[in-house]
Amino acid sequence: MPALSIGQVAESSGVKVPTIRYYERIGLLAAPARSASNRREYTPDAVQRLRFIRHARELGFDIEAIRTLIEMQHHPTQSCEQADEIASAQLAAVEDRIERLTALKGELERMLTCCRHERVRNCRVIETLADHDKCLHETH
Amino acid sequence: MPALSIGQVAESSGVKVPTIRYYERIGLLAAPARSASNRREYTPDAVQRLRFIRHARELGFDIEAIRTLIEMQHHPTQSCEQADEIASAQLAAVEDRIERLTALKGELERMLTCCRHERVRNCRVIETLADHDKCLHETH
DNA sequence: TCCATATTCTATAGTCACTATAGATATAGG
DNA sequence: CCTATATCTATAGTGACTATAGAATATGGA
Repeated sequence: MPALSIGQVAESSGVKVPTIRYYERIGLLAAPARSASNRREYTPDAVQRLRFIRHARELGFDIEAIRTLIEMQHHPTQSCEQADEIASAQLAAVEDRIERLTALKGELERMLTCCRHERVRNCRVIETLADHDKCLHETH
Repeated sequence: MPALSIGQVAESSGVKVPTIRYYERIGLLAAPARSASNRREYTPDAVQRLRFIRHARELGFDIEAIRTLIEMQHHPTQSCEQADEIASAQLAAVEDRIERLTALKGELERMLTCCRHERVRNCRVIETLADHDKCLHETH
């Protein structure tokens, strides 16, 4: 069973080579064995680990949260309450961002429909930015 | 008419003191006059400028876009086509982010409703992260 | 007037999660 | 054997700030 090179692991996990080295440096991914010429030699479970990390990153979890989730994976009989909390916090953060972005979207749309594409002097985009009171933007 | 201190400008613009100095350093805000003891002495228009920047930042415009918008403000007779383009690009980016965040929200919700708050061994949150195929997540 | 507190100044480093670069070495394919 | 590719390390850069350290100045009360 031949060991996997960092390039192969990158290929099958979808995580870029420099990012894999970065994860190793910050202790998110265990350092693998090395070949005689000092190259990293991975076992297939590194691919699983990296997929886990990648998926969590795509979902917007930060590195510290992922570190905790990985730590939990190593203790399968513990309560998963903490994983639940992390995911719930993430969901709340995502909902908050959606709400704020939706408000921004509205404001940008109003800006754009009011600008009659003339001169900067009369440009609603510039005007709205210059005077917050002119817009209906209501975030907190 | 007394000049405004950086603290007063920060107070009335809503931009923090270190951030104002940062904007000056990167050339987004003109360096004001200095007092005999080397303190910044602002005129009231600095407050307007900073409000413009703050509002644009709240709308998610990046510094380079803001730089262009400010540059345009200095040429009021030019066409505002570029401002329009910048705002349109921003709108598109915001719409894209909303779409992706909405997908993530769905996935997080599914994760959470499936987890029966038991042991890590059976935790859907951990499971879903470990195996992308188990989720219906469809971004790009 | 003195003193304590608050404000300001500069320069530098830290944040997050990478990404890019430079320069050296090693391997694989033709 | 030669060349192109892959790997290695260390370091610096990204964006938009934020934090820190250490010095100088200003403000307000006893």
